[in-house]
Amino acid sequence: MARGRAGDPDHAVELLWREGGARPRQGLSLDRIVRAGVALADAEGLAGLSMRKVAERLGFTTMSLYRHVPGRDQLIDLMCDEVAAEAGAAPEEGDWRTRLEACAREGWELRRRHPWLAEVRGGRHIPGPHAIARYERMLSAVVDTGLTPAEVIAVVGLVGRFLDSEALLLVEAAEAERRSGVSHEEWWGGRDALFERLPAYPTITRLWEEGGFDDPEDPFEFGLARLLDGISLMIHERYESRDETGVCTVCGTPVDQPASGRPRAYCSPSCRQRAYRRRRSGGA
Amino acid sequence: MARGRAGDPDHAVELLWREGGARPRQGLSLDRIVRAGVALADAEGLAGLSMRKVAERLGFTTMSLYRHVPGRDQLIDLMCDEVAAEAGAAPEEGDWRTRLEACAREGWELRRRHPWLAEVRGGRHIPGPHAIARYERMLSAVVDTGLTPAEVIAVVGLVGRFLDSEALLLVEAAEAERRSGVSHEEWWGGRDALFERLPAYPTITRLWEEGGFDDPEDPFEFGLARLLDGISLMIHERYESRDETGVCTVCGTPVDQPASGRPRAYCSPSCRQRAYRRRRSGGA
DNA sequence: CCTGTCATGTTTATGGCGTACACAGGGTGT
DNA sequence: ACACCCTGTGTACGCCATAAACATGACAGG
Repeated sequence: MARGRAGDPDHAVELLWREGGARPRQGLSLDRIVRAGVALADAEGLAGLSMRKVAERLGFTTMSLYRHVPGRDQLIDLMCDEVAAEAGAAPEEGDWRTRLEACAREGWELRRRHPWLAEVRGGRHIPGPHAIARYERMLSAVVDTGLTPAEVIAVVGLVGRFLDSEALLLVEAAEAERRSGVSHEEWWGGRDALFERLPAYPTITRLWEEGGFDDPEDPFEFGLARLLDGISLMIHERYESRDETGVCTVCGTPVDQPASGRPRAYCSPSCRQRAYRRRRSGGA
Repeated sequence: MARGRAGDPDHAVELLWREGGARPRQGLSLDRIVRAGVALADAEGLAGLSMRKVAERLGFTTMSLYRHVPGRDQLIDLMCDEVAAEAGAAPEEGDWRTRLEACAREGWELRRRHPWLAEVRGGRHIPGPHAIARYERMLSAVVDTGLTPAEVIAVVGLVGRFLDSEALLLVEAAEAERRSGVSHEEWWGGRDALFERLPAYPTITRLWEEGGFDDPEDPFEFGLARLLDGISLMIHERYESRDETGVCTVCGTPVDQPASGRPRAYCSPSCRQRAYRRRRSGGA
């Protein structure tokens, strides 16, 4: 059935987008294999996912799997879509930021439940119907913001990769703990040989002494806020450059435009002054 | 020399931070191995980096390497620091955004030259002196912006992971091309079986028809701009919130604000002077 | 000069991995 | 009754990291 198709991506598409016409045979089946794979990867990480162990878990020989799945990579694709189905539907209403943030949190929750998701690498993973549905939801959140189509796609890609990036951070720490039995903090705390060299670096030392490493920001929450802020700024800039009746960049209220003369960018002199100071103090 | 030390992180620290006292023997040496490793990974990616191939490239047996390097992981650590040395020194002056952006572009350039850098995973890689120097430079770029120490660290971490994330995107595409001989576009273009299913998704279809997928935004430039904007906003919010009843950045005591005029940033002339000197002395 | 020590490189072996290939048995269509 | 195919099995190959024992040559001390 799947034999000899290892290098055939179109067959992989068929499997991913297969109709639900599953045969409830009692032997092996694609779904049983995929589920076993998910369970294994949940427990041991993606590196611990081997065809041998999946087969063992099901009580079959290794090679029997290849009757149903072309190979390990395709199994991973199938697993990804399997768990993508778990994601609850994010709300379809509200402003773009609420919706995009909801999608991000949904994706974060998914990666918390299945940490191996973030470990999946390789640029040629074919998306299944559930993954595409998630993508569609994210795109639809920002599609009506006045951004160009390419920008919409870039925004969603950026947020998606941010999720993977931050999730990977946690997975790697957890995986190292699992393998070594030593906790993250404990292990780094024991690296005195390294810390001895650090006083030569003034900023690191200063931040260390000020306790910056003691209670760090939550990387996900922190990054998500910065990212959404950055996107928000772009959307507002688009909005401003687009038409006369804009919104004050400083306070967000609409700006009344004069009948003639240079268009106003700020709603009031105090906002103008504030924006000036902002520019002045070195930044955007 | 390195034998039996595979599980000893402190020994890895010694290797990374070794003094330059290299013996110019004619046989194997740590530096030759590291350089061969870099060359191999440059050519074949991190997955193509095997102890066998490194040894072969040098004309020795596989196990001979273990006399100098504890194991593959530590070799990778050493390689990372080796190439981190290539990074040119970013400017130590200018506003935070210019400096942080320069660091980011420097890191991007590094990953362009050595794509495998982005593939290095695992939370317990010990930084060498060059990597730490880069970290120090990034931290010093944003340390005097009024952010809390934890925020400064979070900002630098966020930008660093962004770099890896975007670099990985390119590496994976390149790696897939190298292995299959089929270009990214060609391969995805051939996935008609997938595209047939997409018309069911309205937003994807709309963006497709509007050409959003035809000439995409540069993910690095796009993401970097959003990220810096987001960080910028936070920095300005900090500055503004300080207007009402702020806190002196230097000594931490509350600042009495004048009824009118430019808001004060420091509680006293002496603190202002101290901050000035601090800025002056190169970010530290 | 002999000899013990140490740094260095080699050989062999273990256990893991993905998967190609030839084969076996049982159910189904003709 | 027969052929065929679907499914599962057994064996085997080539790759990987690395542990352990062994060989060699330089060099220091007696």
